[in-house]
Amino acid sequence: MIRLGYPCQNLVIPASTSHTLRLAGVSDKARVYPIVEKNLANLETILRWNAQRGIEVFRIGSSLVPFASHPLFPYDWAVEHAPRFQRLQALIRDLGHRLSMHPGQYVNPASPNPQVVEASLAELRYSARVLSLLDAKEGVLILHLGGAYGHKDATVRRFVEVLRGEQEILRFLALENDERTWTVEEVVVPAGALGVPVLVDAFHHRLNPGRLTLPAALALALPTWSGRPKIHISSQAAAKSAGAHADYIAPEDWRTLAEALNGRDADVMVEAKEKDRALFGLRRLIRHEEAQGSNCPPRASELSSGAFR
DNA sequence: GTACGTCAAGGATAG
DNA sequence: CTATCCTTGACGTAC
Repeated sequence: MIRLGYPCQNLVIPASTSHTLRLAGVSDKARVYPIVEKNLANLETILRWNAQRGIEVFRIGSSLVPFASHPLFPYDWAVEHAPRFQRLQALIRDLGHRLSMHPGQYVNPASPNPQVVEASLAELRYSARVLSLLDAKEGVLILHLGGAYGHKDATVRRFVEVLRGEQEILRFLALENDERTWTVEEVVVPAGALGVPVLVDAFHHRLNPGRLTLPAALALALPTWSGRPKIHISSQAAAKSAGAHADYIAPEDWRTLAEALNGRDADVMVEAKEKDRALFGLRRLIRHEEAQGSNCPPRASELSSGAFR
């Protein structure tokens, strides 16, 4: 079965989990606290909305607790928002949702700059802490390898060295290929050393395949997941630089991935600018092709159980 | 009330 | 060396 998810924002209902503030104001708890409460309340709203529509996979935006990893953050957010997190934890358990977080390009554990390493670890610990507090089953903390610093072997060694022993991070961590520096084949190395799974981004792979076809990349990556594998899909925005995300998923990109998956289970994150609306678009496409009987027909067992949803 | 300039952070690359 | 791109909304000041 394929489950679809979407990242960070719901564009249909007015519930944002990304309210933030300027760094200049962060030491004022009276300002920060209500923003975090609002984000957490909106997360609950979004998850309930998702559940009503059969969406069980969602990525939480990094500014759920804005500046949580910054030294100036004024209080122990994990303790002081514990009631909210407990509510969410119960809800997520009841709904059976799978949640993820995906820190941005500033997180570079292999950086030669110790301050960047420390800030990166702080951000990763924060993200893992959120997933822990939500008791996220099969939660995933997705990370790119980051900069190559001109010497990939040494960079991979530093990356592994820095993260080895970070138990809470490693509990959720998955490593993702990117569109210009690290291929799936290269990501497999540190992932194996750390004992974490490899997340294939099909769009990044198309732009930066290295020596592997998509089926070969999946053959390497899917077995690294003990449960359901996660995969990212997106399409090229027309008339923009290579790698820019399109509003929706192009049918051809879905077909390529579906063919490569060849009936295997996966949770597919729809990385499109139109977020949840793009998810519904892809869902319609899948149902349409399912009804038509494509060149990659679903198995009979999947059809009977409402496989694609 | 709206418009729009600006915002923590890194790295790669084009110019 | 500098600007720009990834992506990115949302804040907050100026009007």
